[in-house]
Amino acid sequence: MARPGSEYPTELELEILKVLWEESPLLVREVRQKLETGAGRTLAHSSVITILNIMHGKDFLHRQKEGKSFLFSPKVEKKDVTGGMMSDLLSRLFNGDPSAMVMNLLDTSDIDADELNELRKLINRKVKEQKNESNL
Amino acid sequence: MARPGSEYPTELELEILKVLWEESPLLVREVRQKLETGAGRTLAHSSVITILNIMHGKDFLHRQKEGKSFLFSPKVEKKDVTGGMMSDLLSRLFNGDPSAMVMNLLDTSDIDADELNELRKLINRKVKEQKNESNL
DNA sequence: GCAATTCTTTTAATTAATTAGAAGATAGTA
DNA sequence: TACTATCTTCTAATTAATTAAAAGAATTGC
Repeated sequence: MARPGSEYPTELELEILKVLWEESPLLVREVRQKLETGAGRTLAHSSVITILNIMHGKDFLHRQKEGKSFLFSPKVEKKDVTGGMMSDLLSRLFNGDPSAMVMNLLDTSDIDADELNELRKLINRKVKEQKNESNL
Repeated sequence: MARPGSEYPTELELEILKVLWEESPLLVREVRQKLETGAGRTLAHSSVITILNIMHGKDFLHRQKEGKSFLFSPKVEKKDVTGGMMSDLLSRLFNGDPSAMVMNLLDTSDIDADELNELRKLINRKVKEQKNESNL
């Protein structure tokens, strides 16, 4: 046995998913262009194809022929990938305790007053939701 | 060029750091034991040594001779590693917007009423802190 | 039709991560 | 001293991730 291979996208794969979540389907050439201008990542055309095909093999992407070239589009949704990666880190760093993770963010990040108010509202809403759920 | 090598601990390295944050310094044999009972990860003795030495090379661990064996202890603090990995995911998934990350957690996780209240208190405290800072 | 352009496939090289056997060193014990 | 137990170091194998050149296939413009 050796490297297991994560169920989540790697660094570069995530970069590519971000490109395709923003706009898709795209040709290889277009993905390459966007990686360069957007993420400052200059890759050879063949490198981009290789990654895209690997991602297709992992079922991260759809692939459809368009003339002689391929069009790629995401097969996984942003919220699912985000959720998966978040819960992965949640379990690995905070033992699966989400409020511990939130506290860490509040403690270590700069969040301005407006945003704090937004969060407070969200929390209030959550509390209400929970009360409703228990009164069914 | 190829794999860059993350500045943050890998999956297994983090597991080992967790063991050593809980109790250190430890002998290889003890780390191995704790990986097995704690994380359900059974590794050969030599495998554990290899990883520990790699981590020592990455400056994640201290190493001191004790008789014929080595004692290992963390050189990096839990809060720094946690902070680093959090800000890494923060930038990669939420474009560096911490409140977006908090919102995601609130939306997708089960947090009970007591914990929500704790978070509300923390937010109130944060708001006050910010007011004080601006009134210097 | 032929050349140029543009794609994909094939091949492969490098580095990181994970795992572990085999060999070598050292210390204790009978 | 010789045997044994216990450590480390050396070596190495496997898989994932990243990157890209070279070779092949197809389409288009003269």
